Amino acid sequence: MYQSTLNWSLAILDKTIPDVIVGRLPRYLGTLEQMEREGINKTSSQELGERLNISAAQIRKDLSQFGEFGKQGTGYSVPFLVERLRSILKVDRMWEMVLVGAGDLGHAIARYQGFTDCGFTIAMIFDNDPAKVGVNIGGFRVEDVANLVSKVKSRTIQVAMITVPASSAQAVADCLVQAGVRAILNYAPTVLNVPSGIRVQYIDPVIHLQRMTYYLD
Amino acid sequence: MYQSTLNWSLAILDKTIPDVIVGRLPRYLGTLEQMEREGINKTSSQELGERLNISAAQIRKDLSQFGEFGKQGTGYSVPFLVERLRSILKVDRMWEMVLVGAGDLGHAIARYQGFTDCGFTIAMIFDNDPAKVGVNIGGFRVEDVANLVSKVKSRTIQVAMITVPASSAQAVADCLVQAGVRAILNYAPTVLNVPSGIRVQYIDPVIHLQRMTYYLD
DNA sequence: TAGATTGTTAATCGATTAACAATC
DNA sequence: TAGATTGTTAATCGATTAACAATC
Repeated sequence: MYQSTLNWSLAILDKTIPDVIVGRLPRYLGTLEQMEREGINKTSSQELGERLNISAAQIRKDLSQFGEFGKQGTGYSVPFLVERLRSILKVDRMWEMVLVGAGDLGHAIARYQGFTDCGFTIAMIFDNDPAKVGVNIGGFRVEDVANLVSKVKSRTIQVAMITVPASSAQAVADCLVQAGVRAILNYAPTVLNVPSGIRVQYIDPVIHLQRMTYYLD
Repeated sequence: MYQSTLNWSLAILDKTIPDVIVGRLPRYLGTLEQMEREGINKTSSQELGERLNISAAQIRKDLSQFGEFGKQGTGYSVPFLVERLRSILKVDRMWEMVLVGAGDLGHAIARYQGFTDCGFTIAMIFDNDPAKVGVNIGGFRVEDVANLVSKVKSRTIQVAMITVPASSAQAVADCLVQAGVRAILNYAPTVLNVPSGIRVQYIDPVIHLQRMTYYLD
């Protein structure tokens, strides 16, 4: 009896946020960080919405899912909202990432400086090409993918990026899951099958381009 | 009177397809092309849905916006559906693209082999760094961004990719619009302001990563 | 205080799913 | 024919917008 009451109240408190809202939070955070760099200390749902092409009502509704972050009449404190969003998105810490695939794209990502300030850092790079294993990229020695499972497991890394050809992406994903990875950013143009509970996001320029040519003539 | 009747019937025939549907079409096409490579000639909304993690009803509904492509009892012809989707998405032709930004990411994209079979080809590469102008990347001589507007205009290129730092992305976008570009794939982590009628798609790994860490702990 | 802007409710809008007659 | 699967309609579900009392 007590148990079920407890569960019920927890269920209320711990309400599930729709994925479409979660998907907008990183965009809010990015724009607010930009405002911070510009020295802006206060903002409103209106102003934020204009920067993002999102309605003010939607921004207020989204943010209100997580607490009352604003003040009537004055709006939101930019640094406070940045701090809250970082905490909500769990990027108030540093996530170590594995990068699998040391081709051109893997190189570019390994050398990209934009991850650190956003809560991410590359910890290991793997490839299956003997010619690449041992090579230094962005300060890391490329490791043999054959050792991926044990090495990733031993460092309890939860986030991975896949930049291998489509034909080997599923096999790589299987290894990553086996190694305990729970979030995968897949640059290979193929759908990955993963157990439920493992998050996958896709980056495929062709998908974006084809979505635009529909409107051209 | 006749005019308004004509406009009305055109409006009916030329119904606007929701953007969320257009966004799924490239994914359908990619999976069907994969099936074609696997030698599969016939498929069903059910089978396609399983590959994409999309409901069969949704796939049938989406496709039916554009015509009756299937047969009761037997499903869809894979090559026929591929042909139809290529035509709908206008990738039954080749789109020339401008690439602006010859850094690591620009290099990787310029050397990527995956565009050609999907209806795209890089035609020109620009950068503002004197050290990069003149260099050969993927068979192209990097051009000075100062000449972008005239050169792009003269070749009537409509599609562009931006791989410059966030701080110069808006200025580049302005030039591209001035040069007649109508679709921009922006890899810089910043929102672009463009006139209505110009399409923009964004690729930002940090957005995707932060959207996943929300679910981790 | 007067003006501005929040958080929230109710209304609207749009997208997804279920179901099934049509038919291959 | 019997089984399978479409295209489409109606029902459901969910997301966005409008509006406003509360209040800084």
